[in-house]
Amino acid sequence: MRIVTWNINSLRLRLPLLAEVIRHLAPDVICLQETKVPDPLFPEKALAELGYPYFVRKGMKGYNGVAILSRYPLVASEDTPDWCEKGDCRHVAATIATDSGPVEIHDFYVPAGGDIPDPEANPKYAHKLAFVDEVTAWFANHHKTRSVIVGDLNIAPLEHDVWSHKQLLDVVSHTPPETTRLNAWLETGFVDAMRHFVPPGEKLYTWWSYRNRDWSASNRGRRLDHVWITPDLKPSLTGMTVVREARDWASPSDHVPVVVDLAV
DNA sequence: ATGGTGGAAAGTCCA
Repeated sequence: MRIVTWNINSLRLRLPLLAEVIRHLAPDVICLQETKVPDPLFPEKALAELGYPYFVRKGMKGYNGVAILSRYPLVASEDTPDWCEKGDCRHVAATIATDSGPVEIHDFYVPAGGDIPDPEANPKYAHKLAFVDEVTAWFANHHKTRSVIVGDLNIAPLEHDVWSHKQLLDVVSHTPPETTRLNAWLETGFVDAMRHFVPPGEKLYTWWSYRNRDWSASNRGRRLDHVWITPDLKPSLTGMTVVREARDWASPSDHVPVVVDLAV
C-alpha cells in the first residue's frame, strides 16, 4: 500500500498538480490537508476520474479541510472527537481493507499556532497546545493496532527537522512546549516512519516558506509533515520518499508530498 | 527588527 500525504494548500487550485502526483507516484491512498473546499464543492467527479472514487473528507469555507482519497473502498471512522469543540475540519480517519487485514489511517491538520509562542498572549498558540494535548489523551485511551497517522502536524520535533535548531527554539513550530507534546503524542504507541529511513542526525524537511526569494538556495526548511505507524506495521515498512522537487513545480504548495510504502 | 509570499474571497484572515 502506497500512501501519500500532502498539504496541498487548496485542492481546487492544485488539482492539476495532484494529477501529476498521481501520474508519477501512483498512490493507493492520498491524504490531503488544507483542502480549503467546503464539502458541497468537493471535486468528487474529477477525483473519481483520476482513479480515486472512494473518499472521506471534512471541509469548510476558506480554511483548513482534510481528505483521504482511496483507490479501494474505505470505511469512515465515526468515533473521532471534535477537537477543542471548534468544528474546524482538522481530522478525518478511515479503515481500508488489505490482503493482510484492515489498516486504519488518520489524517491530521494540526493548528499552525500563530506567531507569538506564548499561550497567554496568543490564543492560536494556546489552541495548538490544547489540540495536541487532547489528541494525545485520546490516543492514549484508544489502543491502536495496524494504524497510521499522517498529516501536517505543524511541529518539527527534532533538531535536524529545522534548518537551525538554535534560531528556531523561539519560533512557533519548534518550541519546547510543542516538541515535547508531539513526542508525547508519538509515544502513545507510534513509530516515526520517516526517521526510520533518515537518521535523526540528518536534515529532513517537508516545508519551505513562500516568503523566500530562493527556497532551494537558502534551504531554510522544516519537517512539519509526518508519517507515524503502529509498531506492528514496522516489518511492512518498505520505503519513504520526500518529493522535494515538488517545491519547484509551477504554483507549488509550500509543503511537498511525502510517500510511504507498506507491504500490506 | 522587519517584512517577505500565497490562498480564499471580497473584509481581512490565515498560513
